[in-house]
Amino acid sequence: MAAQPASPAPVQEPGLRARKKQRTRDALIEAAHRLFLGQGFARTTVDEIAGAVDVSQRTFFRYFANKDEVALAVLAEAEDHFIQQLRARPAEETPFQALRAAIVDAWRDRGGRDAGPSSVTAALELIRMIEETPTLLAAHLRRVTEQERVLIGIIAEREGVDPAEDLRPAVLAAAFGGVLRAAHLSWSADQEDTGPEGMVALIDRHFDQLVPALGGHWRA
Amino acid sequence: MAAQPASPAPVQEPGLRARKKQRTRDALIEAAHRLFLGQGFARTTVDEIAGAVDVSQRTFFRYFANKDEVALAVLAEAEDHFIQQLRARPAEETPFQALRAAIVDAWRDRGGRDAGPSSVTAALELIRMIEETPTLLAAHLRRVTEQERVLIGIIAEREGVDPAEDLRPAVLAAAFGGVLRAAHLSWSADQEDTGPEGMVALIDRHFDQLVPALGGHWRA
DNA sequence: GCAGATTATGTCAGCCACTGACATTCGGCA
DNA sequence: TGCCGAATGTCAGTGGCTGACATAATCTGC
Repeated sequence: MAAQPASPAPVQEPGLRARKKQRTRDALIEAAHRLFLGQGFARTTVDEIAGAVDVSQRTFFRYFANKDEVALAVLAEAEDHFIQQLRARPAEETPFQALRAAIVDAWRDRGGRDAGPSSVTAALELIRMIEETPTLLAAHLRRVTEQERVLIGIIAEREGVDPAEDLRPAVLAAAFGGVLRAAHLSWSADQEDTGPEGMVALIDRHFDQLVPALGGHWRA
Repeated sequence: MAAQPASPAPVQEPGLRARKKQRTRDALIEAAHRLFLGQGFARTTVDEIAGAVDVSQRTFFRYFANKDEVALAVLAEAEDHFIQQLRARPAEETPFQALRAAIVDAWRDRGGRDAGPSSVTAALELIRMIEETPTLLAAHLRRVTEQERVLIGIIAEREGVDPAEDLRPAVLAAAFGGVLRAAHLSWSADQEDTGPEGMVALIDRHFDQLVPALGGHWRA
């Protein structure tokens, strides 16, 4: 929002065009987010969003392929962040441990920012909205499965196996993704808003149950 | 398609109205399926489907909430069948064993029918189409997660636990769903068409890798 | 600074998925 | 046969999304 006092670019300044583009994109996301949360996803038209940022509808669609995408854009950042965390995990950890630690760290880390569309609270609001908006949920799930493909590659590389031969990376990624979503679901079904720490706790509790869930009988 | 010779209904005959409705529904599914596979999902309009069955577009939308739904209708039957199989599993099996056996049986069982939209081959073609059609994949994934909710209830009841307290049913259902989809994905990525037995084998191989994938390091 | 190549944006026309409202027709049933 | 309710058709309209073309804004080499 606030522009720095103009200073000659030292190296690699993005250039006016690029900066302007980024600003428009951010503004669209921000406006969309506000409108969606205020009046609901379905009751918000693309024209409204574009109008709020003072661009044409056509321009909106040059930034986002569809209405879903602008709603999920914030989560895309979060996913990138998770991927970064994962790559940073030490090699001594088992693949499962690394995934688990990376997702927890990713949530904790984002606690830093406190406002704007990319803050944790906004992300949490978003997750709740997604869970109760069928079309968004569908789009989100598709994105998640695409991320899982990336995950498979990272895990396979990390462990030095060939994902075309060895099914473990794919299976692990799938199970991981499933359990993670179960945690999201629990969180969004919960009445009270427990914030990021609540989410982290919930994620931990879910993963703790994975091995017990697969093994033997459960009856006391 | 072929109508039985008219005979006076003994008891509980569905009635002409109901039969007609069912026929229209089946015809719509069949026509949609044929058109989708022939010319692609996106390039088929609802008007075309409705036209092929000689009903109005409006009528189409009274049978199916949207274009996705008619494509996925066949899978819905398959899912119901899986649920039946699961309920029939003996109590001695662990929850995970029961799920695994139920899905394998469900696929085997459908081998009986050999043509029409609800045949196995049709279902397999459908899965491939879904995987390569983003909007269909999204809709499918949403359906699957809804099924997972049902699954949670069944497993919890079976094991006599409270799914609100005990996370194991939710976690198991999520992991199961994830791995199953990984198998679907493998199958649809595969070049050669191995038929239902190939799918069953693939599902087995994936589940076999679940416990190894979660445990320790993989490096030799 | 300036011309010319790029690139972002606006405008417009149009397709298609989907919906509400109302009229009509058809099957079920007394 | 005549009535009721369910199924269907028609029509008009909204909104997501796209292609084509024109215009305006940046960038680039000079």
